[in-house]
Amino acid sequence: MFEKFEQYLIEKAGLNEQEIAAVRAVSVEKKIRKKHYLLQEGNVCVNNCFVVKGCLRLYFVGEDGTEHILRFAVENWWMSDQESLNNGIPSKNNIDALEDSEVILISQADYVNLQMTIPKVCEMVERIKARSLEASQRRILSNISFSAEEKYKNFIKTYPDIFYRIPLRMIASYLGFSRETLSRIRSQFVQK
Amino acid sequence: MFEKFEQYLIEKAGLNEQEIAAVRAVSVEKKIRKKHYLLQEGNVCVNNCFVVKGCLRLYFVGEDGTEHILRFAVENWWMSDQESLNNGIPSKNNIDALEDSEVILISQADYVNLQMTIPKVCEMVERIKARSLEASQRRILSNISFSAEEKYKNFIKTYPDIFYRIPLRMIASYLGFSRETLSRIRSQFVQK
DNA sequence: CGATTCTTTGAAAACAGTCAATCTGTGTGG
DNA sequence: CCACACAGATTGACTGTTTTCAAAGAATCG
Repeated sequence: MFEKFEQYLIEKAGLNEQEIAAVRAVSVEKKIRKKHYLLQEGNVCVNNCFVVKGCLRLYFVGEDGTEHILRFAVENWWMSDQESLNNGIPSKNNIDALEDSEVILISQADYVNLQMTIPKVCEMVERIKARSLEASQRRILSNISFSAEEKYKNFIKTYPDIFYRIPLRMIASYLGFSRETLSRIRSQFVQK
Repeated sequence: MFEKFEQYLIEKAGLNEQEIAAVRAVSVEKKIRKKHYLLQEGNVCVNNCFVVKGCLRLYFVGEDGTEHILRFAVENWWMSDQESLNNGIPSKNNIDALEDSEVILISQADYVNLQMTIPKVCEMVERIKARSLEASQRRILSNISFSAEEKYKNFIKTYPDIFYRIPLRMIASYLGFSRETLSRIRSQFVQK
């Protein structure tokens, strides 16, 4: 399972064998079955999680029980609840698996340590964070300025790979409207 | 004008005199009159901008001419278009002043250099970025899960200081609905 | 004071949410 | 292999919310 992560580290950070060994030393492999949790509301998120295989979602459950999906993560994406991880506070969100998945876990302490001891890891993490912030910015723009139909089209264009493997009701949740609305948008679509 | 920034650097990063001198050496003071631009669509954002006094907004102009406000920045906030700044590409957004403002500009090159030469600056920037990402996450959750009224209440609670100095139509734009809707939400409010 | 900008209001139309029923595909156990 | 349950998707009727457009009312500034 680690090989895919190793690939990633070579490609994205340009690590040498020694450095990869250092990462491996603090990596924990884990399998998560579909519908099982990686993180549950109320617990502190202590791990950085790299998705080797499968698909995870980060979501918030409202008072009325409605799920609001904040992020998806598929192969070669990182997933965690940043707020909980950074501040060591209980998470308000859940992470679970939408497919049988394989992940690499690195505790926050080890993760920070890797950044301090391996400059290339530090740079990689910087790039990831920067892109993550840019993506958030784009999503906010989509949220406040697009119509439901535009949001949907934009999602397909932005994440074609994620789109086809996730139930539509979850895409609706991610975009911020009901599954029925999404269904009606799609049916208009077909007629054109 | 630099004194306020100096204060900030002492408080937030714990810099000593020597380090502050290094920051000062690359800082440019600038005044921006109300309604004037700091950045215009199509130009590359090359500066990190610290707001000493006043209020700025970052916004996108849609094809139909509608303004969509991505962020505000008041005293002691940083403002830039991250996507343009990080990647050296033309910005899709505008930054202008909502009040007569005073800012400190530090070019991206100098900014990165300060981070590399002064560890305390690096740490401070890390903290800012982390909090920025968390704030984005919370805003996305608000966007996809709150009603218009809840979004408005939440804005007032989160940014009471910003709220009272910005036209309501801009708050509506920031929250993603029309000024008329905001007006009606407010009038319901008064009756309770 | 007049001009400008901002806010409010009203009425109609467009849009989205809710609830309940139906349809579809998948997989399981008899 | 069939019957059944299950999860997901769709549809219709109804309700509630938001937008749009136009007009009028405040507030602010020179």
